[in-house]
Amino acid sequence: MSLNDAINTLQNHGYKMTHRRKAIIKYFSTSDGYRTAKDLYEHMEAKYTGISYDTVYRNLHLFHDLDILESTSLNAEKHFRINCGDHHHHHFICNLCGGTKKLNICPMDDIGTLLKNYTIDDHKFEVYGLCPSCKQAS
Amino acid sequence: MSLNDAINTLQNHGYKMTHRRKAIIKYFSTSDGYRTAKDLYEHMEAKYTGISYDTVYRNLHLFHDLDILESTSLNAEKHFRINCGDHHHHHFICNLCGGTKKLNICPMDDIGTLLKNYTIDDHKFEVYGLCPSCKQAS
DNA sequence: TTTACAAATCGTAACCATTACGATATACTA
DNA sequence: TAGTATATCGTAATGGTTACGATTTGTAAA
Repeated sequence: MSLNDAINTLQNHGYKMTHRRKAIIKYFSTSDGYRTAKDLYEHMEAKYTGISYDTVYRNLHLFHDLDILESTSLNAEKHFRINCGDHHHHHFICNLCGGTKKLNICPMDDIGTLLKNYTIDDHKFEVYGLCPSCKQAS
Repeated sequence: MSLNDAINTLQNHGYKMTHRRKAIIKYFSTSDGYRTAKDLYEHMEAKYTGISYDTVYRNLHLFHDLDILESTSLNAEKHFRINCGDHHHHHFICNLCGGTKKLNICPMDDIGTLLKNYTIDDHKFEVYGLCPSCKQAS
């Protein structure tokens, strides 16, 4: 999802476009990887001294609800990335830099009747390790 | 993993077998599902009034390190279950009761050369929803 | 442009899961 | 049964997250 798509989504839902919101979306839309609330806070703090955690978390939740961001839970901490938008896929996630790589396979294609009497709400497939550049650096 | 397997594992590694440890292992080995530290604490508190969080968390970590328990991170909270032990597989996890069902498919079988220059450390495939009994109850 | 007001942010405190540590109790070994 | 290393308790601290009254800001109407 691009910066403009995200801005449109916000405005179409009647939310105000603030400087902080634009900066948050910019932060995620220009980086292909998962970031924590703390990562975002520190990035924002540089430009908006004294920014409140309330602002950071409220907007992370809002953007997640609007599908501008997607999230995953790693080591009991939430991580966020810009929503890829295009058709369903999963990710490799680098343990060091949070960078991602798209994986165009989905195990649900093969789930068949394994969960016949179950209600399926969601699923997660993630591969963890080191991306080529972190691998080389370490 | 059975209660006895877990006790042997502990003793083979030189750890003491305490009443609390036995009760913790029993709690997990007799329930097929994911439980939080709080779930365990409340279960233990009934029998061992005033049990310390230190005891709960220290043993959860120890058991995890010894592969007696496996863990997953859901909604930024760690959940634990007894290690299944038999050959590699994944789980359906019920959003209400934490119960699990084994899924004998693994997307890594199809990963091919998708991550050629990457180091792969770990992966996760989980399906979430309602198990048949929670589905009926709700 | 200015005004008016709903919405967003700040400053800060509280909450919850988790970790940590000195003092005490317990399991195991000899 | 005694000695010692280890486990537990009691409690405080930490880190991520949530919450809220007071203030500021974006937007739309005048």
